[in-house]
Amino acid sequence: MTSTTARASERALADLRAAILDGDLAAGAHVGEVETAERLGLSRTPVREALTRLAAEGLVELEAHRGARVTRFSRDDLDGIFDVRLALEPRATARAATHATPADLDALEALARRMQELGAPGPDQDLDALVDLNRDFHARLLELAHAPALAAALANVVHTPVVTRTFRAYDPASLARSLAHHVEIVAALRAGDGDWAGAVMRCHLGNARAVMVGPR
Amino acid sequence: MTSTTARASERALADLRAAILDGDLAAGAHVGEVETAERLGLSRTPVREALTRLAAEGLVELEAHRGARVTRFSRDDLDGIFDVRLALEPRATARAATHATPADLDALEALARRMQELGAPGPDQDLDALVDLNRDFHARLLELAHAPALAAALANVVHTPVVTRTFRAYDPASLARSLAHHVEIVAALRAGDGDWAGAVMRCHLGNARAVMVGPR
DNA sequence: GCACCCTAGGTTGCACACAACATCGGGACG
DNA sequence: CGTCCCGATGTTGTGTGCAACCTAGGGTGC
Repeated sequence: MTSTTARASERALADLRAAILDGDLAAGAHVGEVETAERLGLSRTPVREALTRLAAEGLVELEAHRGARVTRFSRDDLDGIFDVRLALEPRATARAATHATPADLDALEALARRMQELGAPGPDQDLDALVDLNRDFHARLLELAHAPALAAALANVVHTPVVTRTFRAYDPASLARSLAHHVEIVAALRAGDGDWAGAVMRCHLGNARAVMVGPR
Repeated sequence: MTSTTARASERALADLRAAILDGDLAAGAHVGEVETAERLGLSRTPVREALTRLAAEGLVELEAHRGARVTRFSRDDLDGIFDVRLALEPRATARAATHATPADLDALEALARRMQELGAPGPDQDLDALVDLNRDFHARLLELAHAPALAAALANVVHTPVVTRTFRAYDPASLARSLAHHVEIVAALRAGDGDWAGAVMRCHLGNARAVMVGPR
């Protein structure tokens, strides 16, 4: 009993999403239904359903009778995504100050500190591991905001791992700043200061935008 | 040739969305696949696809083996939705100031004035007609922002007609304010003043929130 | 009288088959 | 030599059948 979710469409969805987010499916790549179905040992039906949902998320684009392609993000798209993040994530972060329990904060701090370790220059540096931890950090923060509509708005636009697919683009100074921001956010939350926490998040995103999309 | 989109799933999607938004399908109502398929003269397959997409939009909720239900919005949900709108729509409105052409503004102004006519107390008052016009006004404004990511974030959360399903909830003073806001937004855009336009949008949403969800 | 089980009905989930459409190649014509 | 037409091929779109699952109702044992 390998606790399979049993639902075939869920598996197809998870698999395709992971493949896109991990970069196994390059941007612009064609995603065939039969090909995917055979790879997963399913029929086309659940694969179709998964593709439909991914299209709604914006990860793939569907063209009639021409199939699905992994969405290609232009520089302007990235910039627009950061606009949305800047409008919503600081607000969510501020709200988290009201709802986070000490246990939540401990978990966040553990994540933030672990990321600092992994990001520190040296033999133990592991920039690839940062991607998942970063995703986790932001996801937890968003959850702590207790604002489902806000989370939904973000989720459907900002596919963090597509945006932050790698930390290799960061120069050492920017990377250090970014990881320090995480720690500072936790500190602000511990102080119960939503404004502070939100401000740090704005810095965090500004820093990231500069790295990812370049000067404005 | 009645320019039917030919695509069955598109028809199912459009029909179901309209049914939900117009209130023909009440919140919480069960949407059966066979029932819908028979009503539209289609098979279950395109209906399934339509339901999947509606679920991604948040208009219906899918439970495994239990089918689809029209999403029910709680007071807190509504409040959260207004939070998102307040974070994004003023920004979009401000951006519209940069991109709108005189022709765009003329079209917007025509809409705004028509809404004032239809909303004015008297025998010609038609509150129901306002719903579609209002949807159109906000949609055009959003389009003028030239910010696809922002529009996507909003679209997937704020189903205007679900939120603003009716203008009957407005008291006369609030209604007059709301309709005046539309006109003022156009004026601000004509002046090329994005900050002003954004501020009016904030007022507009604040007014709407007070009416729709009550005092904070 | 109450709790539990078990069967029957109806719904969704998936697989498969066929039809419609888009693309790409060769061949004929100008 | 270039252009247009047309068929071959592979893809997606839709219809249908069956299996899995959830839910409700009656019956049985306590």
